[in-house]
Amino acid sequence: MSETGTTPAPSLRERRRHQTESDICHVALELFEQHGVAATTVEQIAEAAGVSARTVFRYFPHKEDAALVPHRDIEATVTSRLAGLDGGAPLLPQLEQMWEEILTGFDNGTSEAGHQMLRVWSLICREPTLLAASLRAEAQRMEHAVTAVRQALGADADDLRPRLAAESLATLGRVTIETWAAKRDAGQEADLLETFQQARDAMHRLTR
Amino acid sequence: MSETGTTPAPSLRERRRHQTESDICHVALELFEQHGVAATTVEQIAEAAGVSARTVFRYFPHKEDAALVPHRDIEATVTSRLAGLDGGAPLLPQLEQMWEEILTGFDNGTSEAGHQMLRVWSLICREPTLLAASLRAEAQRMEHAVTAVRQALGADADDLRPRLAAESLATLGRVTIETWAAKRDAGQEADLLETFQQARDAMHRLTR
DNA sequence: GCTATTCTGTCACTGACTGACAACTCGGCA
DNA sequence: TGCCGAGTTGTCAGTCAGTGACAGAATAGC
Repeated sequence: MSETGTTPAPSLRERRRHQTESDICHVALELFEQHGVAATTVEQIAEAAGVSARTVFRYFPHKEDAALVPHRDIEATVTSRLAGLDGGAPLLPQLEQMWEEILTGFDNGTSEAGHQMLRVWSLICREPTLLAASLRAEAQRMEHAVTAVRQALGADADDLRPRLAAESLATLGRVTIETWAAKRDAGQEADLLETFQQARDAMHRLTR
Repeated sequence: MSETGTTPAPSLRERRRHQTESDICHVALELFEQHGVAATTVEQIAEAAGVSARTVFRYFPHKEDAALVPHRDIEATVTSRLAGLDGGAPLLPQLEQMWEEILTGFDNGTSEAGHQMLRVWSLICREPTLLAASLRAEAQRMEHAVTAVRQALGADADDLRPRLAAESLATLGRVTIETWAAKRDAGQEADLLETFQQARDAMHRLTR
């Protein structure tokens, strides 16, 4: 995570901050699941998290964002991976490999991160406002991703490949997780990695 | 446009409704361009359009949607085209062809529809809230598109291809128009069809 | 003409989100 | 240890998007 490799001993402030954010995220997701996004007020989230409503908005620009922390955490992983892309090798396989590793970390919903992601996406499938919020957040992060891919490729600003690659892969990941979450939510069997491979192969088959 | 070929004589009510919607859309775009989306209130849009604020919300669920009518109009075209897909032939070329025809209709920003689209996208490039709104609207329409493609293909609900195809093509179109609008906005030369072909070829090159 | 339907404006209301300010807490330094 | 600058928080007042209810006006069909 850090550039030096050694974590530089988080200060008390940083720990408090992280704890508060985690608290808000946790209660927000809980309340959204119980009562729906629209029926949950920021006031309720704040009270449950033991902070003021103003503080919630200091951590998250929109109330929906409070439930989307797992998405933001993926972003950190993606960013670090993108920096290590090999500009000489084919791009797509590398990005697909990146996704496969990220999804492997979810352990089909068993790991902590995977379980969170499953909860959030089950919610997104039922709540259009959450889907909208996640797309908005994704669009913001996309700029960073495109820049990273462009640099790795040594491409100029006119080259459309970095953007198309980043957007396509984001779509692939989104469709994968969404499909997986929807099936699991409906009580069906679904393996995350398998779903990803199906999606990836379907994408390949389309372009031939 | 119509299924029968003869337009079924719009009633006075329909004409009024269409006129009101058009008025709101027009003044909203104008005001957004002049003062920005955030600085434009629904009250101002309503006053400029000669209606009440309540009426604006009756036509558009969110104020940003008032500027996105061109997007919704594309939807109508896309829907009718999707119904005519040939399930036996390769899917992607047909969808690419569809886009090419739609973009041809824009006449590189010269036609009325093309000019409107250019204005809206220039705005979207500058206004993150508008981008968010357009993505939200696109996500809603996506469901219809996926269903249409699935039926044309005769695929079942488990087949990921309809969704991936629809999403990929939407991305392709979005990147194309966005790139084109951004360049034109920056005073550079840019041909819409040429941009599309570049994007399409870049996409093909990625997947090899 | 009359009536049912649709459209609109007005009003009252909730709740997301923002800016300003004061109080408090933490980190570093003498 | 005490002090100071920076970061964090709560409170308060305010703007404005968006919604539901209701009454009145306009239109469609007869």
